[in-house]
Amino acid sequence: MAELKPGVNPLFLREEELRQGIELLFYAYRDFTAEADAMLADYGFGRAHHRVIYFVGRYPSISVSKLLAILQITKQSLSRVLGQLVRQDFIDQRPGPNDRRQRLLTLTEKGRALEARLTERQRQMFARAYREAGAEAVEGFRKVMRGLTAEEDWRRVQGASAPILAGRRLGPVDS
Amino acid sequence: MAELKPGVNPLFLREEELRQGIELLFYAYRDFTAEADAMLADYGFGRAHHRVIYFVGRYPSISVSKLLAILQITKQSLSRVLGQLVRQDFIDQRPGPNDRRQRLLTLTEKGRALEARLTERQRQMFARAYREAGAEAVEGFRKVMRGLTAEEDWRRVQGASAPILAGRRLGPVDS
DNA sequence: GCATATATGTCAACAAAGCTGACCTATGCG
DNA sequence: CGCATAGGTCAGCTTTGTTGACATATATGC
Repeated sequence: MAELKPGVNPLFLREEELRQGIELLFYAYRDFTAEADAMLADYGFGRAHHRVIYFVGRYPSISVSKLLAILQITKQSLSRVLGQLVRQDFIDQRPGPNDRRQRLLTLTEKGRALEARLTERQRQMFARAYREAGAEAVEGFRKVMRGLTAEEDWRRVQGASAPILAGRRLGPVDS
Repeated sequence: MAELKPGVNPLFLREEELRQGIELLFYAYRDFTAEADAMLADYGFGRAHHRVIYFVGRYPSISVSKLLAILQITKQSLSRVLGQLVRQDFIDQRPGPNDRRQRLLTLTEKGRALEARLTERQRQMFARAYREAGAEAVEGFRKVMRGLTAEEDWRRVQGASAPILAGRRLGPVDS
């Protein structure tokens, strides 16, 4: 008789827990991008432009191929948005000092201003979430996110060091 | 002299920490969706179809307007993919028992099979990340994600109870 | 019972951002 | 010299979002 109403089914809980993770990722990403999208529309830009601006800001003097490796889109797709950003003077291109085939990308003053505006709100969202959750929860968040992220990407995130604030990068962009 | 090399700049760390959060969300979402996208291509479906299948599976007998509230797209956008799924017998429509204007949506057997295939890999990804991170980290992850998620969506995630496994929902779908 | 609101569907046109395939230039390197 | 690599470009297609206009069936309040 006692078997008829077992307290908790661990398999059931597990399934539920995993589904909640999936959904939280969906909702968080959906809301996280929505506000910046609205700002971008004022410039005639879209989410793709934001990603380019963000990562060029993050890794000044990044090469096109490294940017492609981060975004994981084709160069034709990148070309469309990158071309607009360069022509409208948000991003500056210059030949690589060692390998002159490269076109190293850096934000212009105008680009940095837009990047700051766009990312500010997203930083605020994380700042609030981190503050409300507490330092220990943030550590847990990072641990879980690490498991969800390809090792290569995790290393890149770890290796980078706020170039926009510091004025220069401290670690290699690598792979 | 000691002031020239201060150990750690708390503002700098904070900026870096927040940027890492932003990037982890980007990378995780990018990789999380990539595999299911590839499977969907076999059916001639895209990510939008997956989202519909997922949430109809999650909330059997969901109304069209509630699905729209979750996805936050226009009914014209939903109509395109939902129509395909209904015509190809992945989703079943039936009038609401109380309000006959409604078209309540439920997965067919075929739909459940596809949903299981698609979501299985994503569950595995979370299962691995949770296992590697540990129970405490998972709690932290959920706390941070809660801060990134609109209150309404958080409540919906909390309220739901694995209908696919249990065969029926235990909580209201509500708003 | 009539008027209005709501749930849903549909047509048309458009835009953003991916994709493939083909081809080109400039430069590096053995 | 010859091949590989970094990058760009043209053309065409797909998915998935948008707006706007309009149609139908049903619910609901007075």
